[in-house]
Amino acid sequence: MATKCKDYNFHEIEPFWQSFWEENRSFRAENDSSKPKYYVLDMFPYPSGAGLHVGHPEGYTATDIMARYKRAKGFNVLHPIGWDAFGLPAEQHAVKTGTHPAANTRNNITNFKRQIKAFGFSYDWEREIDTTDPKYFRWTQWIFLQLFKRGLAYVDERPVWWCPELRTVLANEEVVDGKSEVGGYPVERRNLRQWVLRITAYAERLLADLKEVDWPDSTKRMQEAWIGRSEGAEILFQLEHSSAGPLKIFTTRPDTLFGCTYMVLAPEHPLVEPLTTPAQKAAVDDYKKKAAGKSDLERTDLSKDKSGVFSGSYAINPVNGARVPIWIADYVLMGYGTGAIMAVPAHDERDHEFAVRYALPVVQVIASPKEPGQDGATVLPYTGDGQLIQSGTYNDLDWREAKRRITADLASRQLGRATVNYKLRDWLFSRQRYWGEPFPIVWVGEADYQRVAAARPGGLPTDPVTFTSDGVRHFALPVPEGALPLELPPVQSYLPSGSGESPLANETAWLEIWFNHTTGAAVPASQPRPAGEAWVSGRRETNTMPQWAGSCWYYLRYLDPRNDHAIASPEALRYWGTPDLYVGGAEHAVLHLLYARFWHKVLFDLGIVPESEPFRKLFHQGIILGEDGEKMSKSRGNVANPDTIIASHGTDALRLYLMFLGPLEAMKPWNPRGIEGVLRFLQKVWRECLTDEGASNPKISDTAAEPAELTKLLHETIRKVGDDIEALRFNTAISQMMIFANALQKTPQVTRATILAFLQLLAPFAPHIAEELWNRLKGGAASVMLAPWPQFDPARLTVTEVKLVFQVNGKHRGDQIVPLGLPEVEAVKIASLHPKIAPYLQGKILKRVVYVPGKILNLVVGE
RNA sequence: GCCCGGGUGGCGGAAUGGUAGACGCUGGGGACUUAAAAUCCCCUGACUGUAAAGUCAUGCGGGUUCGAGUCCCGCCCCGGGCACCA
Repeated sequence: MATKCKDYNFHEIEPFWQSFWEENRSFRAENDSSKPKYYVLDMFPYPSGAGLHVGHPEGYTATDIMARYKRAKGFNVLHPIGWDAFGLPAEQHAVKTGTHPAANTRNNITNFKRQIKAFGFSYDWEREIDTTDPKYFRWTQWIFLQLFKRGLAYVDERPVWWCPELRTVLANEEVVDGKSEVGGYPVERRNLRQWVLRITAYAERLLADLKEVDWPDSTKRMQEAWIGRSEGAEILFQLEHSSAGPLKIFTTRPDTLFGCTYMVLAPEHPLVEPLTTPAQKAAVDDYKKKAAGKSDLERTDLSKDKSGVFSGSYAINPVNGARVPIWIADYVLMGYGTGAIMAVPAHDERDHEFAVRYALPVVQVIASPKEPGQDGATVLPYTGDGQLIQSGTYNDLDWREAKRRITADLASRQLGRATVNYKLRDWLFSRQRYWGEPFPIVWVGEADYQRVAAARPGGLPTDPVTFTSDGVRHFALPVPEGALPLELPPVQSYLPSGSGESPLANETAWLEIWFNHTTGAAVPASQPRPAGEAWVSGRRETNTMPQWAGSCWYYLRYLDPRNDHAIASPEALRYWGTPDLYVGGAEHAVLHLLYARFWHKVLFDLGIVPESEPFRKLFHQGIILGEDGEKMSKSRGNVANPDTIIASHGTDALRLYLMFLGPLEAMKPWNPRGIEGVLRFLQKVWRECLTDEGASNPKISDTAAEPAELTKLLHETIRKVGDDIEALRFNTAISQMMIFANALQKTPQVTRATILAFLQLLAPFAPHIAEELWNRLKGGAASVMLAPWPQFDPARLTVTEVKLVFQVNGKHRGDQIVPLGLPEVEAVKIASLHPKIAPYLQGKILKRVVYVPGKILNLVVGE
């Protein structure tokens, strides 16, 4: 039941045990188990054509150690893997080669799977999932329909990022510095009809519930910043002449209302036109045109000067009746708040910069309690706290109090109210691409929609989702859940149309249909309308979903991956709950992790999942850099390939080294020579267990006279390795095992029990060699994984003697082994007689003694 | 600009406010060997010293403390995130 090799031949051992595990289905998670569950999850990979580099298995090794450790601790462990396989690269490849992206995806998955399997990770391969499998995306579409029915999905024509090169729109989050995150192509603004998910409806809960999760602080802070909650007030300013109605602005500083010296509208604000006076019209039109022509990169580039133009109109300050000029400037964004602000140049840096440029008045209304300039005046702009001045009846109030009072007073006059604003925008959810989940939506006319609505109460959103084009209003009708999945039709070309529609728009027979709204059946519109009430004329949605869709809920599908009736059975959802540990890169801090939380909360509200947060404990593995300390990339030629390393050093050595490099969360450079050290460690363990002939090392026996120090070290090692695994400190766990192996080597006799316990500790890290040695030393017994995790005996860890460090005036001057619990008087006596200490005390007065029993004795002396 | 994280030997890194540098790599010396590889032993932060030992040393400058890599204040550098959100 093991290999026959005499030396440590990982080429033989590793495949042997990998087949053994596969044949014995060793890593199968049981859905009906009486054991406690432990669910440990990796962020599933996008199977790219480039294959794995050593960065990928870093996190996977960490979770694998945890999974194997928890199994040994008696847990029923769910440790799954799958493929996030929709996405742009496969489609780009399809456009280039004309082959179906599914074919390319399949090849990439095969390659990834081969590479991942070579690591011997303890995945339950029977639960493998693939987001592009219709049996999987059926449920992605199903969840979308739940969002749709709840009014959380809608269609809107809005300015979106359009990437001409990729021929698609991108989400805000996919645009970095004016370029596409994928490929780095330039992007521009276009108005297009888009599906949008109402994530803002969950903004408050997404923010508040961050308090409940055990995540890295930096990630929580990033999500907080992304959601960007700010409290303030909406205030109505009457207009001097225009009947265009009051001007509504948002501010977080209602306390500075008396310092408002001008207003600003975003160039896209609907009141810009009515408020522009004839005299200013030419200048305003010119400015609007310029602003619209600017790329967002130019508009958001802080280094540029602020610009704007006067509208010619005035507003009235609701607190003092002051006449305030209304300007138009692109430093105010239409997408946030009301798209209009009151400008308080004395207390806002941006307003101040603008006021200086256009010579607008600056009125200070907050007195700074400190930091006056050289002439005693406050340096403006001043954005700190203080008391109100030049503010009528509000003078001398603390700004916080003034905020409340002014807001309340305006509210009582119907001129304002306290509000909360978020930076978070609704989630742009459609892509003009082929390789994604099709939307299960058919667009129909108003009359047909009304008929269906009457026939299917409850199956549609309260407010119909519509859009209008060429004066015709189109209504979104969902494909019945029973008709899912809606699969991708074969297409002639994978190239997007370039007009803002996906390649699906060219597939007339699929697109223009007679649609049976009760069964979901469809026949091409070119054919006669089938008989029956349920058939309506429709056009399918041509957009597809973004790659994020499939990864928003995959952790739930693993619980019950072959279920044809639900995303997972209620029993599985209840038993497994959510992952106990989720490990993945920090680059997903806002996107995937925010989207998935949103979907999860919707599913929670629907009563489908029992917990309100998907990932209670999250950990980011760091990045492994190339030898040169730079990010690994093909172009730099500094990519370390796992296949090569496994061939030369074996998987166990690679796994061990990946964990030994440094703290899991740290960014660390790959040093190809460092792996020699861990390989030597494994070879040493091998030699301590077996002779050159492959027989049990004669120093091992059941009745060996094992030194007490080694037994003690074993128990220390059991404790440290266990503690370190729990805390994901794998590097120090490995150090401790090395210390043990070094001691073992110096020990002439050792008990079989000690060796076996050590092999168990090693097993989660280097499972193949551990299995091999365990089997040989136990005489062909079952897998090491079936043995319960060793326990340390606290009694073995107690000591009777300790090394006491002597210090004189805080400096280390010597040490001595002393009995535990030595009284202070005795300690001082021993120290003063100590040959290294005595000279320092010569002729000095002992002024103070600091004694930490068992640790340190510090003698403070003076003249 | 704002918000995080980090700066420890030649290198990766270890250190509940209590012996800084565990463990590993690299380098040097030795043992074994006909020889080499492998293995084992010793040394490997800097400076002074024959040695014993001592001084300095955790990015820089201060501080708290009997005692600071660790806590506090002010800087410098590196990495990440956000970036006109009123």
